[in-house]
Amino acid sequence: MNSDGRRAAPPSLVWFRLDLRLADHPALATAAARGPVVPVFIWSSEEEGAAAPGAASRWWLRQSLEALDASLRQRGSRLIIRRGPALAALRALVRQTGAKSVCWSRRYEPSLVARDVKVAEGLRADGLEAETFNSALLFEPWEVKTLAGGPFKVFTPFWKACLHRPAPPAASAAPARLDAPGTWPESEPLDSLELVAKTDWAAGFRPAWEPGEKGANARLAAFVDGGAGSYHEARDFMAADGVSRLSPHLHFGEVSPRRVWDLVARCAAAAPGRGPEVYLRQLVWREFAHHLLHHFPLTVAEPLRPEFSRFAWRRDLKSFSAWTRGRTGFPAVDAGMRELWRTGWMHNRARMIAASFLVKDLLIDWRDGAAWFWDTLVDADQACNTLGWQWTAGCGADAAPFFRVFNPVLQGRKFDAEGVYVKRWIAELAALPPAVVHEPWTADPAGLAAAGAYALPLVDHARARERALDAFSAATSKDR
DNA sequence: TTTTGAGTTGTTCGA
DNA sequence: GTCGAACAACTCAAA
Repeated sequence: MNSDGRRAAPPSLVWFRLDLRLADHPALATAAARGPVVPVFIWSSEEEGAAAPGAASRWWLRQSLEALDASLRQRGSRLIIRRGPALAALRALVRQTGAKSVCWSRRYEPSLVARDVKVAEGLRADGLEAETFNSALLFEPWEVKTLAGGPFKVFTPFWKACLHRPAPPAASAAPARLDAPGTWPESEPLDSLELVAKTDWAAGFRPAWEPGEKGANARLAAFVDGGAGSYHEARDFMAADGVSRLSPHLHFGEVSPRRVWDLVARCAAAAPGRGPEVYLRQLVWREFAHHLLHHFPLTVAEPLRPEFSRFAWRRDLKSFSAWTRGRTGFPAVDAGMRELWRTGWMHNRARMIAASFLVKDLLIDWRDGAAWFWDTLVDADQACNTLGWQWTAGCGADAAPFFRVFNPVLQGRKFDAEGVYVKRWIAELAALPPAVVHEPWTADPAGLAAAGAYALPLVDHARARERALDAFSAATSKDR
């Protein structure tokens, strides 16, 4: 109730989640059109289960919430922060503000879908309106269907089906201003959520990233102006600036996929070439990951292909630990893992090399790799992480042919010919010539001495490859 | 129902 | 050095 006694529209709560932006935000736009808005973020990692953010994601979240609050304040509003459980927090806010409706963007992680259904039911039982919107995807995961009406398990037909769907609505602008409620409810201080580790592990993140909507738009603009046209050629070279680096911004919803699609497609229309289209396919891979997660929610923890559930993964804590620290002795693997640790992100080519090494060369369970990525990637996303690791392990959709085992030396030579990338992240290799930088154990004595602090290879790749081929053919053969 | 062509990202070997 | 074929058999999606 407003203190001045005027008959004002009751406020609406807008529950912010992975949609930390103001532009192209249907839940916010809907609420803002009705009257006063109370934007709220609820920290509730206990009830989010496997979808609760890892350490790197929490660092990002901390920065992004701060940025969201700042841009809300520019529009006469602010971000209210509360602790979960979500339903209790929303009910308390409803009591304190007199809100009559709650709007939010849908999330798709299996552990959250069930929770969110209960939240909506609870609010409606209280006589409130609870409205949910799609702000994270181009298409809802259940909208894209095969002719038989089922889910896709292969990317290319999924891509074609997406292209034949009606285009999603164009991205909309941020509301120019937001009406404030009569009085603001209390907010927890952002610092009290303790999202950032006490030790400054993330020192290397700051120069690499600008979390928040402004940073997302800057990154998108830079990509559209610079890299999109040559994306198809440059994206595989790990030392180059050839990829968009939009993944964390997309994960946290700081920019909408529709806006990314619009701008890249416009760029394709203005200067036709393979680059933009190849990038748009990547954007649809993100959709495909959510499609699979929706239809096969158990794949978070179980292989999509059931024959893999009996696979005898090796338990090898020492090797796993060496992998996490970037000390496997294979520079193409270790550079990626060190880039991850320092910046919270890894080039996609390096992700494939590092993941293949863990799963194929070390025969360590893909779920252990996924858990490490979950904790250390700023773009950690349950749908994409699950798809990526199952793809690498060959147990998911679009399974890799059994013989596709990445050779870390060849991959290094091919996609980092001069060794610029490995030297950037592995100081011990600085003095080695390109000819041996991806296999330092073959360097001459002087080179070996220079690289002395670097690790020896954990495995002989040729032998490890044979071992992997045997193990995978044993697991997938029908007759047993 | 059956058939057919295809399936993100690789490696190796031999010509 | 470059190039094409071979590397299992299977599953998916559509005709």
